[in-house]
Amino acid sequence: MQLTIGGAGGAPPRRSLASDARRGQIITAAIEVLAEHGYAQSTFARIKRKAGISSTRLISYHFGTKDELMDAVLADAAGSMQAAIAERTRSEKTAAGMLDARIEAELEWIAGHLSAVRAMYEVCMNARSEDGTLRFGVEATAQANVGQLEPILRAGQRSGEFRAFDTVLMALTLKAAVDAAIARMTCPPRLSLAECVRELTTLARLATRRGPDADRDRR
Amino acid sequence: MQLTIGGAGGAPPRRSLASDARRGQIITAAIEVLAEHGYAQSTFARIKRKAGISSTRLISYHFGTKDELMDAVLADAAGSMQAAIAERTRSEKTAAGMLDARIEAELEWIAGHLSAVRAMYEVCMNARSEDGTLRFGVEATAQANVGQLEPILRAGQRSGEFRAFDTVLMALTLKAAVDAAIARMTCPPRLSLAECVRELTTLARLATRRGPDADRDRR
Amino acid sequence: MQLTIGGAGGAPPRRSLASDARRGQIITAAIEVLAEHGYAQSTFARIKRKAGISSTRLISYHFGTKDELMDAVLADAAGSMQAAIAERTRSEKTAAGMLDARIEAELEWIAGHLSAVRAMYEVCMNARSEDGTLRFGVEATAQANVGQLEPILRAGQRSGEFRAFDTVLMALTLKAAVDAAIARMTCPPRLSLAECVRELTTLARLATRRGPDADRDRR
Amino acid sequence: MQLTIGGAGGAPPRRSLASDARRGQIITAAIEVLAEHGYAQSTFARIKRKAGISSTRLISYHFGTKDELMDAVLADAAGSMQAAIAERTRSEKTAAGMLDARIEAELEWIAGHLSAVRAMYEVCMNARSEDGTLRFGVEATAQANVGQLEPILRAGQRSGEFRAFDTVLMALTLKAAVDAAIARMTCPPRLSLAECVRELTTLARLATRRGPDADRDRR
DNA sequence: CATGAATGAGCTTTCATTCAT
DNA sequence: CATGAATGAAAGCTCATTCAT
Repeated sequence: MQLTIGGAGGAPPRRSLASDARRGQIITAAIEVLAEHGYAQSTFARIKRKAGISSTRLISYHFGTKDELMDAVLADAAGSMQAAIAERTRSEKTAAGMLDARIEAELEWIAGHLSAVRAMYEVCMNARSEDGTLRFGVEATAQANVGQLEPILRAGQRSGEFRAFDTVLMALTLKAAVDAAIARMTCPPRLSLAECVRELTTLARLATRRGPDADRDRR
Repeated sequence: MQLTIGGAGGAPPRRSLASDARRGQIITAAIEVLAEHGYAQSTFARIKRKAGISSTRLISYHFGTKDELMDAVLADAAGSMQAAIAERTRSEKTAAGMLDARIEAELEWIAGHLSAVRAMYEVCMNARSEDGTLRFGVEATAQANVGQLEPILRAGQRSGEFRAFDTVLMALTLKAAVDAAIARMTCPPRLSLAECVRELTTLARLATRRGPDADRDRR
Repeated sequence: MQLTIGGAGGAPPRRSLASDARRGQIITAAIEVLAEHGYAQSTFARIKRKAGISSTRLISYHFGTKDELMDAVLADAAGSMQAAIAERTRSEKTAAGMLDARIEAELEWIAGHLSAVRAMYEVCMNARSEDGTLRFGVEATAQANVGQLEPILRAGQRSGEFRAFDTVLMALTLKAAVDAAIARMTCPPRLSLAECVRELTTLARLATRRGPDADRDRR
Repeated sequence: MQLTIGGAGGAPPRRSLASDARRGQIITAAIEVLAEHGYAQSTFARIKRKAGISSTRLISYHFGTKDELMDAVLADAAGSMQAAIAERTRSEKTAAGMLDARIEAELEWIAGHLSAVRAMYEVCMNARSEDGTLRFGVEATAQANVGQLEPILRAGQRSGEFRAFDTVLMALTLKAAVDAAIARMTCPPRLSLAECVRELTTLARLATRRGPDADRDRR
């Protein structure tokens, strides 16, 4: 789900403070509505109500079109998540350490931003261009995820920390596992964040580390 | 994604042959439209066009409401997948064997029914009841998946084949891993079905089997 | 303004009687609204009111889009006018006779269908495709007009009835003169239809006939 | 199309230089947009873009309402045309001479200001007051045209230069003929300006002059 | 002289659905 | 089994305009 959107940045798009505040207010409302009602039902009318503003016109005034609003939602959420993860993984030196830190940081962020996660999800799975193709489709999302995780896995293989495996598939799998943990933390009987972190880091360790078992297994 | 819908069956709802043919034709068209255009854009008009019929009235005639059509689509696809998996895992006796067989069978079915997979996905993630709640939401889906996989995992733990882990989370993770493999098989550079099967069964083995590594790790 | 639309026809687009009646009712209302309020203000809401129907939805049901409605209006009016003119000019043998008959027939039709004339006008001058170009622009309209009148003029030149002149420009001019006569018949102090016919046929005769004056003039 | 608007002038409405420059810039842009996209699509947004200014607010600031902007466009274009014609016809003494000079001058101005012609056209045919009536409708336009041309025609009849005809209809016809020549000069195969002038002055001469043909014709 | 923020009204279009045969 | 006609609701979007500085 991670997108590189909003990552770097040239000149910040000069906007006034008041405008930014309004935009933030609307984005927040949009995220909640997306999480609650899904993409198709995330109408301007509903977002207006949730944001406590008087007219849907205010939304289109600040964002132009619905697509642009959704882009802004996505950029906002993805940027926030990326920042959190980057901050946590910066100090790690080994591939194994970075992998563990990523899993932990991402799980934590997810646990603390369930609505945003759901919203990003809705946008990615539903926003389409005129020609009908997904604007942030599986390919783009897969590439974004792989682009972040796979270099770490490859480095680990090079350094001898990790066994031989398909790095792309492993990246996809680990990302999917983290996402799946959401359900484990939210649907009763719930597992705590800490427990999920321990389970998943253990799983990642077993799946990636070089060891007698793995070696024998893969010949 | 597996749903118990359409699994068992009481008395078959007496329908004529011609009617069944029409229903099948429409369901097939609906699946393709869902896969191509997503839930929100899967309108009666589009399905009509894809099915090559003359009026949307024919759809509502055979299925009543749109929800019922989507239910039928889901039941059809889920039933087909369940049947394929059940047939393959029947002969396995050990938990490890069943797990491997499941992974292989599911990957194979998925690879051969990409549109149906996508369609099920769209329906589950988007179909909502009047009150706005997902009709086949994460909870239901999670339960369905867990309901099939978790007993096997628990049995493996009881029999000593598997190490100690949270069976629910592991079930979710393995299911997610299989789903993630779709991208690996479809987005270039592609991995073959056989390679994916090998990678994932290896991964599952490492993640689940009792071993010196795992033991030390978990105390 | 004459358009070849609706002229000939292959298989008539099979439509029910009730549907045709409704379409006619709506087209009539649309013509009146166009004549009264102009293209931009010819909204579905206004047409609905004029037609005495309950919902704008009925319009889009029968015509699909607004463009298609306007096309239908144009085809209807243009077809009617063409038929009237054709019926009148059929019996004429000489170019001069055909020209006079045309002018008289067109003036008569115009005088009896002022709203339709105005409506055709509005559609031709305002209906645009997505790219912004006029759907029935000056070129198309000019060609349509020229296409009907110019062959007659050329024939008259060949037969020696008419003097030498640019047939295209003459066709445009005569058409424009007829259109301009509308104002003469409707804005006080009004001229009667018969007087207009006499004035214009005289004018056309003077402008086209070979004569000592013209000959000397053009050397 | 000629309008008396902007013709005379009392005290010039004291405006600053900068303001006048801005107004001119906006009027020019509006003319181009009108010519390209038509009245209905001549929105403030489009004019803003064409003028290269930053906000539509600037337009309403300088012109108040859209109607006033359109009035200004019309006055500007019509004034320019009138000036050109007046300057050319001033030296003529006979009715016939004035008529020929008018035709030539108007054709020349038109050929050199196609966008402005189109823009005037759009405004006249589309600008409406609140009650729905055309602000510069056929009546007004007809009167304006007639008001300029008809006195000349009448003078010619009085002086014996011209035959007997309805002066109002003749004025309308000659104006319409000049307008129709636009298409002849712009739509291929094109006629040159000089050729159009010759054709139309010849036509006007034949149509208006007293002569054996005409006399016999009208008894 | 110029700009930013906000707004209400109105538009066409699309949707699933129901009432008739 | 199938079809035609009709419909209410709601959506996103664009428009000119006004209230503030």
